[in-house]
Amino acid sequence: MTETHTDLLARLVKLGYRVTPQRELLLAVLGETDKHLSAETLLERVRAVYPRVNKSVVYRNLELLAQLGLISCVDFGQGRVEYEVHHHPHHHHLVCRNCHAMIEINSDAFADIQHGFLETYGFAAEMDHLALFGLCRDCRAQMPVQLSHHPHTL
Amino acid sequence: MTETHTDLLARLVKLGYRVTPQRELLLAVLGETDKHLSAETLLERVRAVYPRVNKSVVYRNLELLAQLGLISCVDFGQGRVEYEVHHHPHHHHLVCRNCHAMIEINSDAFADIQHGFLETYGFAAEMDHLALFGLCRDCRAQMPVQLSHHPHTL
DNA sequence: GTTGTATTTGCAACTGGTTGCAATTATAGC
DNA sequence: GCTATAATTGCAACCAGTTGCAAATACAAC
Repeated sequence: MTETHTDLLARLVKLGYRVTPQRELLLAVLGETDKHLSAETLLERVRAVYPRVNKSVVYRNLELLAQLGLISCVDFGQGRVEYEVHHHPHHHHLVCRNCHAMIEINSDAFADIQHGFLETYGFAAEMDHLALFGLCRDCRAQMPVQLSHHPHTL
Repeated sequence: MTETHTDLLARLVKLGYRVTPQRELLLAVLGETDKHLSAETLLERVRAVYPRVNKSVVYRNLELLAQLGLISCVDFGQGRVEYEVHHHPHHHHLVCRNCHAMIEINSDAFADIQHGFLETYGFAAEMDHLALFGLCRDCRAQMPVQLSHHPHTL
């Protein structure tokens, strides 16, 4: 149930924002794929079509679109934030710290916990799109010793 | 069961790293408080004692110490990463998106999920120190309408 | 206490992202 | 189709954090 390009623009208008060529282009680029894209990649792709687009515009619009819920962003830690058109149902990612493999899991896993927080603390946790780090099966198997040794002496 | 300054230095040596004045100072500053501190604040405090310490040294050592598990870092999203001496037991944070209130929760809440991931996907999730965003009880109550309107027209 | 050397530091240049502000432009009203 | 104007863009300066490299230094061996 991904929204079409036109749908997204219509929502933008309905919320009182203007439809500029830059925003259209940005949403078009995001709509082209169902993968996560970094701000940098997005800037690159936008500029491939229309090179004069300023980087601050891309950054500002990504922030805006995310805030409005037109796109979602996942924080993969270590300064990597990626964006995508809001797909449903929500999903989370298990990211391998070692090989960067990504396992998508649906958000049901967290439903209980989320409910628990609401009951116990009155806290409504937004668990739209989490990235959890760790080690995948393969890397756990491969990893002979923990990296508790000096990298230089390894 | 927070480790003492000397303990931490000893662990550093045992792992094959050198004890430099810069590292000692950094760990001392971290040990002074049980709050989370940003890299920038840490740099400031370190420099308050010994102004010649270079920022890249602070950043590099924070990364190292975190990797070695001597300190822990929480990613509060939006580019805010904070560090603290590794306290036990592990805890997580529920961070209010609106008023930035922070509720500390212990990690037991996630034990089941963590176990589930291991069973289902063979994935060993590191859930040391998570920050989950959302709205706290008070802000949920206060918040009359969602911010779906244009900020300029509000 | 010296010496040797690999680690660590300081530096300076760089990167990704942000901000304030003036110029441009989408859109509403006529 | 004009006009007015508030939203949006482009720009240039800036900021936090990173990187490569040469100089300094912790520490091990003697």
